[in-house]
Amino acid sequence: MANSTERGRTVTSRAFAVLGAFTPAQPELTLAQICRITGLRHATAHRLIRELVGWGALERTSRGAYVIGLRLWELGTLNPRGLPLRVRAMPFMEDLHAVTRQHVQLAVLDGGEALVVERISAADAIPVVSQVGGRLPLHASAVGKVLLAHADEELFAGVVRDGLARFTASTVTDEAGLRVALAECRRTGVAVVREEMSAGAYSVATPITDAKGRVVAGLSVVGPDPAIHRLVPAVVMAGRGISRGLTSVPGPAGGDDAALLCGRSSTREPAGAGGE
Amino acid sequence: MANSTERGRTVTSRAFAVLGAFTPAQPELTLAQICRITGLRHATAHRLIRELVGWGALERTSRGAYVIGLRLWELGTLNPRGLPLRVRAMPFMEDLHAVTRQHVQLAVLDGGEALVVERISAADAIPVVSQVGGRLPLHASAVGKVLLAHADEELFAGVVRDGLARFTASTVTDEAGLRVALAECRRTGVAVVREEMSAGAYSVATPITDAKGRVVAGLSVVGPDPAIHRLVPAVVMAGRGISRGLTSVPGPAGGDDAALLCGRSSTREPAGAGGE
DNA sequence: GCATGATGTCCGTTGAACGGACTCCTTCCT
DNA sequence: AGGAAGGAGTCCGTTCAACGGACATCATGC
Repeated sequence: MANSTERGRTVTSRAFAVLGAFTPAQPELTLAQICRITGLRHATAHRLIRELVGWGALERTSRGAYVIGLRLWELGTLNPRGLPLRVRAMPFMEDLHAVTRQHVQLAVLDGGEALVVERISAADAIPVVSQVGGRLPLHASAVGKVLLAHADEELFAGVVRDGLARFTASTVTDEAGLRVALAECRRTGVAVVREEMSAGAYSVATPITDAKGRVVAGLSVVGPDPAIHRLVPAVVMAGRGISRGLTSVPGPAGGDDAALLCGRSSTREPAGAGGE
Repeated sequence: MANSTERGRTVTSRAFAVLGAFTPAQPELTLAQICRITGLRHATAHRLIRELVGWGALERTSRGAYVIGLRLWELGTLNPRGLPLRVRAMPFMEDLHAVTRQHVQLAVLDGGEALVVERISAADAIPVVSQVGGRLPLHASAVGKVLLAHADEELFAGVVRDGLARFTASTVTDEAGLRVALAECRRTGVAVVREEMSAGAYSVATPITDAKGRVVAGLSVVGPDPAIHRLVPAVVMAGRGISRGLTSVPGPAGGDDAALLCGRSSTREPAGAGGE
């Protein structure tokens, strides 16, 4: 990805290349930076950007640089796996945070990674890499393991094919070891991860299911205490509470938005063989 | 239909017309619905949608309809007035919620309206119209009055020109009355609104300022008690706490500007000599 | 059965997008 | 101060990607 010499063929792909240039590490970009990242001519990028700004997908800062626009944020709140899930989960997450005083995270499966939808951080808790809107690897995080354990074999194969990156000495980087961990996760209902993402970080996660029993999200607690397993009951309690909230259908906007939570989780990988 | 402005001329405008068809009231649309709303030919809409789905801006539901994609939500979190502001405000909002047990809302100015960035709802509190990602009128809501009171005259003129819609018998619908209310808001530092949006709803709001003293957001409490003014001290306390948090931004290289919106401008080295 | 309407695909035409070239403007170096 | 370098913004002729009419397919309903 992020191939600067990539030739975008369609107009929309170019527009999205511009939007995709913005990352948590670089949330603010100048025209020249966007040109370098996307490989677009500056005349083309300039024209696209002007349209994006006009629509609200981008905003100009006082410096003359660009940031993602509020209109895009507003649209993003319409995703059923984002805000609606978050709203239902928040009370339980707050309870869990009050009890544990540790980081509490809610993540969903997206594109072969775990996307952090919500997070409550403890002021005195350990620093962790993830943040809301950020992504975690499926094989080395507790929420990731939970999501991967309940996904189809195709996703597992894709994760293995992409390589099990090593982050610490404890990271599980072999397929067999990962299979064991996922089986254990399915058996116990929780995933316990010890220093696989970063040293000194222990986490436990549990799945969130919708009305049909499908796993739609993962809930985790991350803290510095090696005895993290003591928090398993609290995490499971919170997870079951959230899941129960998803089975009932008391939506402020009516309709059965629980069904919306299904969302296809299949990988959008290019499928090297068949192809189109 | 009834949309004579359907003549999108550019490709991006058509793509955004598709995305803009999704609203909180209609977060899930079929191809045919999108065609009717946007006025696009179904062949055109179909091609655009396929690209949007491929990029993650849209997702297909199990029913074959479409919803806004998580990729768009992820991008939206990069907006400096969205997530970063929210993260800093949340602890104070939770405190305010704990003290008042009422709805607590955080909103920013966007396109002549107040956009609700975050909200904590009380389980037993009165129902209100707004929600996260939703919009409130500037002239009839407490957060709106706060934002409007500290905006330039041009915005005020625009709001008046668009018409001061009446929602209840108490709604201020004349320019003179609104000017008085805004002046009072500037003088006291808070806006108190009584049943102007909906009957039985009383609210008080206070401005949130950045490091340069500019008003960047509004914080409000909404409840059923006519004696809402008793909550003024608590709201002001929370607002000042949030504002203080925005001044202490660890800005790189002075951060004389744009510190209000962006946490960190980028990873460029300060005063870099020789370029990269 | 036929009618209706939605989704998905193909392909010839055309007009919108591309990008080279140009003009400011700011910044940095000598 | 003068000049070089690079970023931002604009113009316009060429061309290729987008448009949309037409067709195929699959549900649903009378």
